[in-house]
Amino acid sequence: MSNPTLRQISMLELIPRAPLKTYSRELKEKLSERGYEVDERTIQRDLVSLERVLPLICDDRDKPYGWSWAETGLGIQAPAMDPVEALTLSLAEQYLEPIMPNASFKRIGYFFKRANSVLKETSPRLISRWRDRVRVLPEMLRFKNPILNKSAEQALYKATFEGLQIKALYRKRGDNYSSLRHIHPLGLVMKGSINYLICMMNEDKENPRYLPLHRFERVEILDEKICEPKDFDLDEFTHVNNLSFEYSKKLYTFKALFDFTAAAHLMETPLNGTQKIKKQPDGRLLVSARMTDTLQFEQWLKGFGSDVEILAPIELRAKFKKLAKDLIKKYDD
Amino acid sequence: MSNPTLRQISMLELIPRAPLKTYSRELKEKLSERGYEVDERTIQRDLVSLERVLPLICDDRDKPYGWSWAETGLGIQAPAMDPVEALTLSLAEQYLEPIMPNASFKRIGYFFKRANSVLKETSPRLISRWRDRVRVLPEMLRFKNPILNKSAEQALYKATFEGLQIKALYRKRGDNYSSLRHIHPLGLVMKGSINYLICMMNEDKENPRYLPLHRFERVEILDEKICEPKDFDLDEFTHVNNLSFEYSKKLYTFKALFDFTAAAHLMETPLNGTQKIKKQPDGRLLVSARMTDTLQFEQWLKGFGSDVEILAPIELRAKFKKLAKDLIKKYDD
DNA sequence: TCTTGATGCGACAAATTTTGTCGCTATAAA
DNA sequence: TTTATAGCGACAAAATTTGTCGCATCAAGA
Repeated sequence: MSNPTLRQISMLELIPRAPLKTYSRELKEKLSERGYEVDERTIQRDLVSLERVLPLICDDRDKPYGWSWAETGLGIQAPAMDPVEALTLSLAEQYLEPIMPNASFKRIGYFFKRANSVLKETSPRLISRWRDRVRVLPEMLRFKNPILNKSAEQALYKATFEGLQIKALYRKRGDNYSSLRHIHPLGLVMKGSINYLICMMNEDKENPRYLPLHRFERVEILDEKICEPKDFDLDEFTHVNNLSFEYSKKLYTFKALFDFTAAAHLMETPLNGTQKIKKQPDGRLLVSARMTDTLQFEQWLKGFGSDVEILAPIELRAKFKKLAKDLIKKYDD
Repeated sequence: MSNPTLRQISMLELIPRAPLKTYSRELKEKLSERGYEVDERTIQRDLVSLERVLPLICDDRDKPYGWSWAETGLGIQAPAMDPVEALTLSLAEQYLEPIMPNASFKRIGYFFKRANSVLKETSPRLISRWRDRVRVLPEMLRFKNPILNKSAEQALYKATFEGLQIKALYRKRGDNYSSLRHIHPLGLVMKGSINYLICMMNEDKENPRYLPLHRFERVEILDEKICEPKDFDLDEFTHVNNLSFEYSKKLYTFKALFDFTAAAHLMETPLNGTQKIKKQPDGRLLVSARMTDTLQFEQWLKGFGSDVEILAPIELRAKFKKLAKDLIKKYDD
């Protein structure tokens, strides 16, 4: 275990990106954990010699000197990224950019930067072509993202991850003042453009709540661990509170007649595995499937307007009947 | 330029992941390009010594031996990924998994694997907690993905990227046979669960088409470059064919009264920068905004059912009036 | 079957690098 | 002023690296 190459590679893998830093002392210990027993002096020498050729930064304002990778440097990556991999990452970037929390997206920008630099190197002309030729389109209407307080956001992530209590300034919907709350974070749910903190409040230690992150104004992480309600189940909670619609328990057999052109895509992208389609003599499509009873599904159906006629379940048909009457009332000048 | 560490690191960065491979000869040349002039024998020795400690694979069935990184190995990554970065990547994974083409997602699985392994190392208990505590929920109804022919998919990507013509077996919607086509790929559009190839056909050299990838059965890349129509603009094409709704040109001033609870979220996630909201005496919300005239927007509005009353533009109001009448007709038993 | 060429690999010795140690210096805290 | 903590230059022994050469192996072709 005295190969200088391996030791130096391990060392480079232990150095963080600026503004974090590490010290020769720390490196010596961590390397010794990994089986490299060397003098601290050797590590110092290694660092200096690597600094000459790699984007390493030595903060020598204080002693001991602090070492880190330059924030903008690409670092080392092996195995080599092949062009198709790089292309795929560049595609992933396009998928993520509109839907991921902004602060998070920026944090992993390095990866996409590397992918793009690989593309630039291997095929400098083609990269711009790829950008010209590939589009990831939004599937649905996109709303403007709510404005998040970045430091609050990061603190909420951290507290959730580490299971620590927080004190936070929270502004209720509609209120234009905020109040101080003592909160036990239980989980995070990201849904569309809104992210929610699932948590317990000190005022009500029975019922978890969900609070949109953008209503937090300041967050202070406390040293105490959170108290969790017994048998808390995040999936059940999101279901009960209609945040999710994946884990619903109420199932029904859905049947409806769709206009052919409006629903033709269901033949290729079925609602789920149970879906069946029959073309009717009048050209319409009879679609049936076992579905969970969710708001989203109803909204989707309503979106078809008069291009769909619900047949079953009768409760749903009744809802549409009522909808027809309500609409007539609204637009009956 | 005779530092063995640097040379070996560079060499490791040049070795691809299995099943690709490289040869000592190739490595010698590429290293010499980078300023490391060494004997091929030295490279052989380096490879053998690194193989003992890194997940390198030597394919010695043929000569010259082929070297690659083990497909499952983690390789080298510097600078170190800090836990928050790793967490963010793990989050990105959750975002991407349901929406990205499956074959693509698998190709970049390594990155997420690495992130997860960093988490496991630095905080083995917390990683499972993170999985327990964070959910990325679908914003809307998710359909089943169409079944794609993986090799065809990859070939279409490649041909689009490199601007090469293809011959392909394509099955028209509704047909149960496929036919051979000569195609000039112009671009790719991913929208929801369906990805489209934008292309010219040899039969019709005037009008580009868009073909869903899942209808391709076999793809053969030809050696000839594609012919592009003059002034082809992917964004314009997607707009004209109603694939996109971002670049629409028809703008109108939209006005409607929403039920308070149904549309309260618009106060925090506005439609766009031009949106204005006024609370009415009857509790409803008067929402107005400059909007582009798109199908998606109409569908979204219809999804509100009778919780919205369109005021302007009058053409849209008329549409809803007609919708009301059509619905009455449908459900008038 | 015999060449021929390409490649891998062991051996060797010279050149170079690496490494632990020690002592000096600079700096900041006590 | 003292003391403790780093950093750093120097040094020499130890270890590694490296180019070179020659031999072995293997497959393709004559």
